[in-house]
Amino acid sequence: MVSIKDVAAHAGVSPGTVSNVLNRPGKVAPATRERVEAAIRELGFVRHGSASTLRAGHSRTIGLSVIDIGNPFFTEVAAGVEDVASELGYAVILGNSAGSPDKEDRNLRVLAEHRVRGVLITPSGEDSGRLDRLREHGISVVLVDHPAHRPDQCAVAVDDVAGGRAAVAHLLARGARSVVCVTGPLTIRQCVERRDGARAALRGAGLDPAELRVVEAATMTARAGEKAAAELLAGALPEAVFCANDLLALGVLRALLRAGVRVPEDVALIGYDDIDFAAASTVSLSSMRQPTYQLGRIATELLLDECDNPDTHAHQHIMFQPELVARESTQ
Amino acid sequence: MVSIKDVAAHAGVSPGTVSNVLNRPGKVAPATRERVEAAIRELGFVRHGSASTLRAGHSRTIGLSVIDIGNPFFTEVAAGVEDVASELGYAVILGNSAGSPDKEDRNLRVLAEHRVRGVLITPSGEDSGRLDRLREHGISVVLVDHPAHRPDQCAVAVDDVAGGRAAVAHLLARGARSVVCVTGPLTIRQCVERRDGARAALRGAGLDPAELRVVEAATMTARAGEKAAAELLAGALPEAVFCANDLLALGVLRALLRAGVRVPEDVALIGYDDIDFAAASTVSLSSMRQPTYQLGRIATELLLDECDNPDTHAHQHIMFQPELVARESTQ
DNA sequence: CCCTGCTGGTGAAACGTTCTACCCATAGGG
DNA sequence: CCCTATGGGTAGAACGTTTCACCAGCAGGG
Repeated sequence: MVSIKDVAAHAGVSPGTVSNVLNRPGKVAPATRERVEAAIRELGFVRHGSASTLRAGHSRTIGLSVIDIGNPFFTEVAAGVEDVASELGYAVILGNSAGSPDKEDRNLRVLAEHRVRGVLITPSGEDSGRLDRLREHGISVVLVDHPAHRPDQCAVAVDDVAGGRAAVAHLLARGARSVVCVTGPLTIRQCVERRDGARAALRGAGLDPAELRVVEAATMTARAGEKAAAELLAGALPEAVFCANDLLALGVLRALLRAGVRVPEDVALIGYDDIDFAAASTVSLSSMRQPTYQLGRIATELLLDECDNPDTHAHQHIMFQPELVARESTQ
Repeated sequence: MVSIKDVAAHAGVSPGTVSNVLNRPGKVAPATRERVEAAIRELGFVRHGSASTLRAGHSRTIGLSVIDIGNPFFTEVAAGVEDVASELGYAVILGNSAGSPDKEDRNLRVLAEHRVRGVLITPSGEDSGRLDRLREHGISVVLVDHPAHRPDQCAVAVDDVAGGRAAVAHLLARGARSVVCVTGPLTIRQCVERRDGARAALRGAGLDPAELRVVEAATMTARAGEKAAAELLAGALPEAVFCANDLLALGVLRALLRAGVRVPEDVALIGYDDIDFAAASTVSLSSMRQPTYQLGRIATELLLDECDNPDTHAHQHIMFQPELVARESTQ
């Protein structure tokens, strides 16, 4: 394994100079720089990141912790994160919490051990304690798709209450009177707020929000959506269904169609996130669009700005508004 | 920032003992272990991964480099990887090459600098030189969804020629005589082999393989599929279309339906990968199913076995067979 | 009572960088 | 001609672990 010392010896300079060539090439005379660079190439030297992290006290790595990497919503967020990070020379360590606080904890511990520069996280619960602990260890945290826990922190979110309200308002405007909300675990903030938005829409239409039937699925996947639909099919069908995300909605859709229920004639259906596949499904799916890729990009830009310019950095709380996309499933 | 020394002082032992508590708890007397663990909790100590990597010479981290993290095929592979890795206490650094060899190179360099224990990669090209260079640096490499470059290397793959052959044989058995193959970049091995399989199927049916019209899309996404379909719609329509993956197929499907072409009555359509959304699309999509999650799991198990038991490890070349899933799009 | 072996523990030397203090020319200002 | 500044370089001390050699005590065998 070739180290900076070998390079130094080979180029006839001191290790310090090699380090300068690597980190501050301007500070070293062109001729010597040439020689060092040649030595690096000839010896196939590659810098030992851990050594440099150890000495420098910080690494060029950030962590990304999401709830479900199988959900296209999060992959698109991750794509935005990755693009910005790699533009600025940062590596990304990905953690998938799969909705389990335990797993999230383990992932955060790994990130802390790696002394990542910062962490982007869509928290799966409301416990901000461990995030505060990260900050105490000098690791910046930016919340993604989640409002800020505290003022001295950046966060990029989308207004989920407004989204839920708009979705259900759309169903009501279409004439539906009985609405079911198929949600994911109510430990997830997004689910709670979208449901609350749905209730607000009922209230807005002069209906009793308590009338909203809520079916809570164990996960936010298509399979869980199918199960939830089975529960609906067991009783009297509602006129409309609002799902907390598109995966659930696609599962509900599949189960309804298989049972001979027509969408939207018998039951109208709307999802949330507007993932690519929503437009391509059997009956194309109405949904609430979010600036997903931008969410990832902007969060990463904020995080890296906070890391690289700690003095000039101003914390920001950004809140996007979702947008209704009406398709066949609510025609 | 609290270090192992602070813990040692607080517990009244030497740093070496703390290290033993961390890494070989059996070697230290229960009473002292208790004391050290208490100190760790009280001080909120978290081990500095870089320091331990530096000293130990290797880290508990692996790299995963995929071609397109936006493709559900790769997310499912990643899920398999992540599950095994986290079971065994490894972290995963994710790299998305987005089909660009440059980006792949940059990602591999980052992984090399991090001194990852090993790398799982679905190579985007056929150049194995940089992978060999990784091995020279003591980083094990396991190929995912790609046959081995060399005997002293593990690889987990799926028989793409057989898959292409089965897919097109299915189209032919259904009565189609003119078949178009919509493929991704022919720099990607999977695309080449699936096309070759398609040709083999034509040969097998007594047709001229040169008759297979091949449309090469720039990327393997739904959008690229739509573009490719536009090209098809400009001329005489074939009786059947075979797409190199489901994203392309979903794009082709969308464009055909929008143009008023009936699927499968006018044109039969089959994709590849059998991602979840294939079954849920407008016209449910026939596809070739692969053991995607298993691909990730097994590759990771092989890699970590190679890392943790280098002496007993036996290199394996695993080749799965894909399975035809016939749905509406080829009824 | 000496020797041997075991258990539980210590001290200090690495690992490969980065960074600070320092050095030596040479150049220019007064 | 001295004094200071500057550019380009060096030496060596960190950074926080792990590991290896070593040691102290103690038990048991001869």
